[in-house]
Amino acid sequence: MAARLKDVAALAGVSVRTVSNVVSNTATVAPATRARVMAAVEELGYRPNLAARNLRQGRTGLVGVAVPEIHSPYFGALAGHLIDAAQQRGWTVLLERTGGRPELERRLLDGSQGHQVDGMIISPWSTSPAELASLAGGLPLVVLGELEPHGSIDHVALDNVAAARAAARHLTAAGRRRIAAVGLQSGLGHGTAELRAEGFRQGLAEAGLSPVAEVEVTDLHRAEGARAMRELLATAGRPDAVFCFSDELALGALRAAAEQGVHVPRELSLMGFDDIEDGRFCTPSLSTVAPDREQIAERAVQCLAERVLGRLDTLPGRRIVVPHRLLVRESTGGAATPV
Amino acid sequence: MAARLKDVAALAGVSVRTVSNVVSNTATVAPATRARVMAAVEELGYRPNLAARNLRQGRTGLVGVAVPEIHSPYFGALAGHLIDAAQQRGWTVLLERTGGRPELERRLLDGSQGHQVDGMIISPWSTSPAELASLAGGLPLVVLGELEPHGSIDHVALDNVAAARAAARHLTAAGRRRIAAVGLQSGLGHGTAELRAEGFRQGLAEAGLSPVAEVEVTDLHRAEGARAMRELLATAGRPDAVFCFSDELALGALRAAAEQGVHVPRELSLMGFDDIEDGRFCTPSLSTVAPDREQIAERAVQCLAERVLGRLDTLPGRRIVVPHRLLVRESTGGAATPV
DNA sequence: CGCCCATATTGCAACGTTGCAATCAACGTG
DNA sequence: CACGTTGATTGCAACGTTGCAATATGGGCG
Repeated sequence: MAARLKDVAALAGVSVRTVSNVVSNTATVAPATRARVMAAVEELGYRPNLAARNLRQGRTGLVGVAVPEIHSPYFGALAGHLIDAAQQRGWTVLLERTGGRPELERRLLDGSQGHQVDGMIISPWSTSPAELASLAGGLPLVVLGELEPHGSIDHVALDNVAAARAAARHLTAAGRRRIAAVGLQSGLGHGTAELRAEGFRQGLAEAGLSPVAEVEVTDLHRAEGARAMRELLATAGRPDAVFCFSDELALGALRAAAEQGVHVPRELSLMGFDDIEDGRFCTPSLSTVAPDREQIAERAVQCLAERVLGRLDTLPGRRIVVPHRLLVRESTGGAATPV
Repeated sequence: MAARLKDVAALAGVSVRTVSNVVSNTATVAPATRARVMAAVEELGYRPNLAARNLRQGRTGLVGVAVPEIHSPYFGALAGHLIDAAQQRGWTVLLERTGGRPELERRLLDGSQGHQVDGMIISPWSTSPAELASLAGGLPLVVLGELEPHGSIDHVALDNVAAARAAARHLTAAGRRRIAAVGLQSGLGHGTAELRAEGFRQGLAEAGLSPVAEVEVTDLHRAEGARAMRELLATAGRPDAVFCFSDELALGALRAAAEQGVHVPRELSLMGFDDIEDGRFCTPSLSTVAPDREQIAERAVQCLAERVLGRLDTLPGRRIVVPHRLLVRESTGGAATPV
């Protein structure tokens, strides 16, 4: 059915090896020969058999990207950028969802789940860096969203503490005094929430304030944000500003506020985190912290490439900090941005 | 480095072939032998080399899923379901984005882009069914979102005409008379928009009405919806209801309406299409047509499985219609649904 | 006790590719 | 004119797995 090197060789009147040299550019081939081979390739519609090539070379050309979920706006956008960055380097991305479940994260890393990959980019939820390192074995690994490097694993992340501090500062600078946070997650090895909480508290402390409430959530989705906001609005000492650790939480909170007739931003200032597209188009538009997703993706793939190609097993894990921006929109009293 | 069948065989004191029989369940193996082999597998941490297996069997275990974009809420959610459905059948999904670009759709299908796959599920944007068939060659193919089967390609889609008709009926039944549509796309082989427009017109006609406007868009994103709505609100004969062909368009339209101080649903009734999560949490919540995404994914993978495993090259293309539901929410005067 | 059958295990070859090293032709140089 | 050198091409083997067919083992039956 499908043409093989052998078939092309027969048609072009050269050896199999020469055809291989032409299609993979591995040796000098006389122009005339190359032309003849190319013509045969064209005529037969030859495509290299990747299974065979991979078997021979020991590399698959696949890189795994494991995120908690792909249908969430944040991870969906990030995954898109990762795919772009990988494609530029000739890799194909195998997108995996962990759903935040520890056993899935583990199975992906130890290779018992899914296909063989040359390396992996993971945004862990419930697995600690130390555990990641041991599970991955020799597999080149880049971790997103954690700050403590461990072993020979590279980390790419924001400075979550500074970012949350900036958000808190923005709220205090606008004169808010009764400020709450939504998005803490207890009992999770996942450090992001704690880092944001830490930065949040620092930012308030600078203005001589402390949080009026810190609401824990079980996930970062809208429904949890709505629940948290209802909880906050039901308490006696209602907050005048709320910082949600994700835009999705904030959108849920916004909805709950609207249901209770609480005007945002007049009565309540609201901030998110992530800069997802919905936040630009909802009413009021959502102030947020915007990570440079494109750069996260680019740097992550770059790190992975260096490890896969350079065999840097011994190089200690690097920590790469990607910049973020504070976006002030209507939900904290900013101007309507043209959409 | 990695353990091979040979290593396991040596450790267990059996032949390579027997180990293969154990790990792939291909022949009867004595319980005692099986146990010994399993122990050796465990001890060495053996994992089958998929490249070798694929080379030998001629199948890759990969199935391609090509969607215009993965970071859009609709396709993101659909992709998630497709991954689930494929995983249940032991397949790994290779997610590809076409970005709606014809040349990318083509390259994916003719195999010159990306990895080798056993089959492909594609949600085409700019390539016609006939073209798809010829490009795919012998590659088993399932097409999402088109209704005209062609060649030996299966199609899985909604009844877009009926769905749009139901949406239009809902608006006329609520007493709206000046109804516009947003989301037509001229010059695109893509049939979905035309089908929805057709259903929309039918629904209005049943009430003796015709559209007051039909606004074309260049894509289905929020920004285009906002632009279209501004355009509609600027005209003399302002509509009292708007049907957007996607929820994203509707969310942009909602934003634009809010900016212009037009109250939804009092002054303007608004409907979307797709049932993305944002529509449940925005204010007002968005009435929409909800395709059964899970079933779309399940049926698509099922069709593909039958073709890949059964070699049904000759079976003519099937047309599978998946049900949809009309969800009435606040944007057309429905009650606030608890979130 | 010998034969046959079912069950369990094995050896060989092949899937399509590329690394390695050898071969071959042609050319410029001493 | 012989020689070394470069450039072009080639044959062989191997990557790790499984299909095929053959062989060993044990048990039931005549």
